[in-house]
Amino acid sequence: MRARSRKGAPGIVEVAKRAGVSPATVSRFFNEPEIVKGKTRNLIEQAAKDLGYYRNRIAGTDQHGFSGTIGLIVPTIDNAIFAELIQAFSSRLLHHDRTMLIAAHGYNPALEVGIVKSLLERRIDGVALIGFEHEKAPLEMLAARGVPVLAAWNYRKDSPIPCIGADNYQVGYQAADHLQQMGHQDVALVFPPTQSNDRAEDRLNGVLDVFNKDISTLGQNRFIETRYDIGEAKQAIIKLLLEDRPSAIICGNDVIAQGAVYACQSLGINIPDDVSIIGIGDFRGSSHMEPGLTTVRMPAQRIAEQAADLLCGGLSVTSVKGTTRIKIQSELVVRKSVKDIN
Amino acid sequence: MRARSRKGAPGIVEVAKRAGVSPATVSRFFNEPEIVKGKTRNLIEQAAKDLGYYRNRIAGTDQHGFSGTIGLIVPTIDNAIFAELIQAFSSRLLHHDRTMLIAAHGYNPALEVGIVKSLLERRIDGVALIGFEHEKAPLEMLAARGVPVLAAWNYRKDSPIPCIGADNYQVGYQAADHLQQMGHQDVALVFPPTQSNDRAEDRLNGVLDVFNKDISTLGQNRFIETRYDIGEAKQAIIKLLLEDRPSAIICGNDVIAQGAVYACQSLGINIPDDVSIIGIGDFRGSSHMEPGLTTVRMPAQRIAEQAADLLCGGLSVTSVKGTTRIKIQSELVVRKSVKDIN
DNA sequence: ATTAAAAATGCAAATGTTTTCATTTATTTA
DNA sequence: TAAATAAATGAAAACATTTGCATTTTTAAT
Repeated sequence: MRARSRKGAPGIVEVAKRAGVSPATVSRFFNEPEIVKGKTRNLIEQAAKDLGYYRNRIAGTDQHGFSGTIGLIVPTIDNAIFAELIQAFSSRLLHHDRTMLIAAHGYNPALEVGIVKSLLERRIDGVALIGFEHEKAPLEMLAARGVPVLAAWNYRKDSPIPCIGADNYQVGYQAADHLQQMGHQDVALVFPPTQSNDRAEDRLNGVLDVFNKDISTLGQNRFIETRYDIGEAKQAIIKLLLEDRPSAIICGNDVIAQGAVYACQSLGINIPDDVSIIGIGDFRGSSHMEPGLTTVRMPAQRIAEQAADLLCGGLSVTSVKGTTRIKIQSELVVRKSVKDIN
Repeated sequence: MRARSRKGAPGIVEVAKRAGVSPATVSRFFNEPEIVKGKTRNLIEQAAKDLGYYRNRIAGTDQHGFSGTIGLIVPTIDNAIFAELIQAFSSRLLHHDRTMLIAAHGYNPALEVGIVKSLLERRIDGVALIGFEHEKAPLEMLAARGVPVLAAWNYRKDSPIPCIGADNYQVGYQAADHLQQMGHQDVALVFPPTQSNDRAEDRLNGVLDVFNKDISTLGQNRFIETRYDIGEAKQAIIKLLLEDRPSAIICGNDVIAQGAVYACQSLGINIPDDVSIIGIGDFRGSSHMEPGLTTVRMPAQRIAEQAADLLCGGLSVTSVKGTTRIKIQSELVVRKSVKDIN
């Protein structure tokens, strides 16, 4: 049995005793200060300070049903993709006086149910997850408990659950459209597997629509699948470049684009003179690369902050109709990695 | 007042009733299954499943004093530096059936006290933080509550609190030593401010000792301060390269090194022929850069996992003597960014 | 100054567990 | 097979809060 060290810590009743008021009043002081009289307020404040009292936010949770904790489930933390989102979400939550419980499933949907269970056991007040493709089980568990769920990062007008994010179809469209404007016809697509990645899927569709192509009509070397991993992308793109160099490469996100840039550098191929590259995301660092990466900016911070606000503001429980859906505008940022060949 | 949606969720007593046993037994079933008889075990398991019961892990927290939650406080999430650590820590915690409460203070120590308070209010069982330099207040708050604290990432044999990490002095030494072995005498140091960054401070000292230099004897262009930011580092290093190019650059960590690489590329300076670069950290991506970055590997994953194990295993309460201190070995990984000029 | 209304506070019940101690049931030993 | 021991379970108290309702105090209205 473990040491039970923080026993004997002063509680609300000790504070009450010292302040000469009832515990109920102390409780009210911390939850709705404006409802207790100025004078008693001071008394309690002083007593709390004297005793070194910290609120116990998890004690009465059962009673009122809120723990002040919000969950965030992401595919991965260890990757530039969601870093900005996580950071912003966490710090915004702090403003709302909530804390964040975070977990990553490493693109393995099967892990998600375990994570959700663990969060539910901690009585989270709400949870944000990435995208729409999830196993049925965790979603049902959440729904059964009436825990508000919010899909962050992607937007679809007919999303099955409330969502906030960029319209990834449009994001893909923007990127491809730019390439087309610049006169590129022979472009290679490098994307991650889209089975359980709706963001990538939507982007891909946007891209395909610009070029009016179907995935099956794309040649072997014009559609390449690789995970969001710099090394893997680099290898795949080296191979592409060696076999059949396109005029431009459009990457599923900026980490793939980074791999593409490294691939070119390792082969001595000049960007953008020999080949143009466009990314998606505008991650930290993309602007400083050489050459500066042309990409479509996903406003991670805005998404994260609004997501936090929504979840803290007691997002209404999901119902098929009347679901909250917020679209955040993405933005093409042109730097130096795409050449105008008109 | 918010909807109190998850009211009426089945509790331990409903499960008990349905299984025809007492609540106490159900409680035992979940906490020490081996102590309840096989037959009743099945009964309870079935009842729980039927009712869709989830444990309520925060209910009795006050009573036994453990919440099953561990805190992690990092300077920043949105940066390659700690991404691997966070990920590994979180997933290891999951194995221990704990969850992680994480917060970032953005290198602003003043924020740390607010964060610690918030964690304390949630009755965390322990907390990991980065490095040794912290304000007195949060450390005292933690100590007063008897919450185990662990400094991860850096190791010092005389650390004020329990620690686990690489010996950053040695890390710096390794990097500089390699440069020296390769015949570099004229090297520039590019480091972040070391005031409240013990990791950087220790590395810097290791480097200085190799070259037997004092910081004051280093010329204006042989010691440069820049934050851990690719863009800022890139700018600073471009300036350096233009004014007075050294034979090699040793960077405070890999993000600075990345900035250095980009700086060279933007100037058309060849690595390693014109200038050698060595980083510290071996972050995700460092191996795939062009040229592959020579660096000193910090085993983030090992550190994180052991940290999690320690904290879950009920790290003994801090006492000045007999404090746990674990050193994780770093490792020089030589790739292509340093030239042998012997 | 009285009365009426509003604001502030207290009392006690309720929350969902865990835990101690007592009791019952099962197992081992002689 | 009886007694002794060990294992499994139950009853009820405890935990630190919040909250509905009742009561007291303050303020406003006449």
